[in-house]
Amino acid sequence: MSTPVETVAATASNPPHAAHEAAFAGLDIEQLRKYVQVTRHKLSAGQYLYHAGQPFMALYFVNSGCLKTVELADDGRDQVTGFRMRGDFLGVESIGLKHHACSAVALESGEVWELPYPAMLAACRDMPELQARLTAALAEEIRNDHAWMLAIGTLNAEQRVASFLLDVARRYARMGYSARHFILRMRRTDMANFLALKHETVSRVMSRLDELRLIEVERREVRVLDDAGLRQLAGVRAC
Amino acid sequence: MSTPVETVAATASNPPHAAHEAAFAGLDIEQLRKYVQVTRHKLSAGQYLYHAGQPFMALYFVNSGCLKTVELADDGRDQVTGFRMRGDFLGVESIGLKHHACSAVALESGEVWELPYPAMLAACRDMPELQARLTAALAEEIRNDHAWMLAIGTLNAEQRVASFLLDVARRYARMGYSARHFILRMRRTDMANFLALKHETVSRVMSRLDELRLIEVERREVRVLDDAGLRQLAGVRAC
DNA sequence: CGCTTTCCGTTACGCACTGTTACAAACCGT
DNA sequence: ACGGTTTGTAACAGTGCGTAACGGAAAGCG
Repeated sequence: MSTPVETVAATASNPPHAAHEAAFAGLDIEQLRKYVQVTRHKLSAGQYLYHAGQPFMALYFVNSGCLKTVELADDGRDQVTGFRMRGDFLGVESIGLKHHACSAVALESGEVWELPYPAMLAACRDMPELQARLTAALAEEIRNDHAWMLAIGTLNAEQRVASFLLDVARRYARMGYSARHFILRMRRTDMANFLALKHETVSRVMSRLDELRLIEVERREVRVLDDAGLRQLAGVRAC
Repeated sequence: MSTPVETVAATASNPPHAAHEAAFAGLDIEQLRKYVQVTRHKLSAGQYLYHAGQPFMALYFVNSGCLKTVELADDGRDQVTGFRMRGDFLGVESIGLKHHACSAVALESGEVWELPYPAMLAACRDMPELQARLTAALAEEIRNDHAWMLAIGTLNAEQRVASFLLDVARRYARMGYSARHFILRMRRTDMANFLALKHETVSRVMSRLDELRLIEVERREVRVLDDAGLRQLAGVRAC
């Protein structure tokens, strides 16, 4: 598996797959438009797409940029539950609820497509493949969460960070970017929170992975030097 | 909020809600039978309902008993991702896959209903409320996982155990059992694994909660002495 | 544009909490 | 009654946390 064109994802404003806009995660976006009023939203870094507690009205589809979803407790504790990029759905976790269960925040400028949920439900009746795609997205989200539960429950700090970097690399590769050289879109604090660590620990570990010559780090810029070594450390056999 | 009939769930073979069998999680089970061939399966403690890697053929609905779902890595690491009881779905995490993503193991004797997935899909076309119920189950699973992440990521051992006990109590209450006095269905090891702790730590913490007179523990039997205190410790404002 | 302020990432150090190891007791099924 | 499993307790060790301090980048402001 080699990526045909490997460009460093340095700017969010220049996605390599802009020509794919007509393909909506394997669905015919034009057909979908007959049922669903799709609204585009430009987002800038730090901007909330939706807040926890706000009425749940629509799902969102990430066209470009990167967002984090944050679960928050009533006593102030918060937990980053995931990072969403081009091709990911947002808001599925709130299906069946009146109000959003978590918040979604843009980490950089980007664009999302708003898909009003009632219209989506209606469209599902006439487009069985949309129904299947939505259900699959939900199930995949569950599997993703379980994979991270496994990681957080069984791996130490180094292994968690290594796994995270490999996951980011894999996702960039899938989008056509380089899996060897990329820019992290989130702060150390967000990474740490997601991995159930402290940001100092993440910093320490990243520096250590650099010392070990598995990666090269300079702030948010990461270069993978020893992919196999990184996988071995992460406790992964294959990918 | 007081539960009308509070019985200690001492035996799995005598569920208090046996009369509810016709109500399928809010759906008409008789109508469902027109579309789906429902097969009953008796399970005994330790028995696998399905193994990770086995072909995914059906969803399951827990009628009685308690099961755990276990995610396992190819290198032997494993993670308990949840405990399912009466009224819960099993197998939803494998929707969209050819093979099961995790294993399901009975913790005690009980009964589950097998719902062949292809038939369920077909039934969804004619029963919108079934579709809604299934989607809601998926979304709820995601929210459950996120709640777990929040707990593991932000709480210490004592708070995690307290939260777990409160969650168990809440679920028993919903089923009509006592929330003040119950029998845990899982071993310390399973609890610990689920909470990303070691079983010795769980033991220590349970003993400490007993010392603090928040609960009374004797092996798997738990009596909640100070519900408010337990909630305060867990860092929960309300429930 | 240059200045200030704030935010972010890194590193050091001591320590608390949890993991580790070991062993004993209680429990369970046969 | 017996052997294996599960649970409880204790002593010790180590990972990751808390605090703090610093440098540099980014952002805000005049």
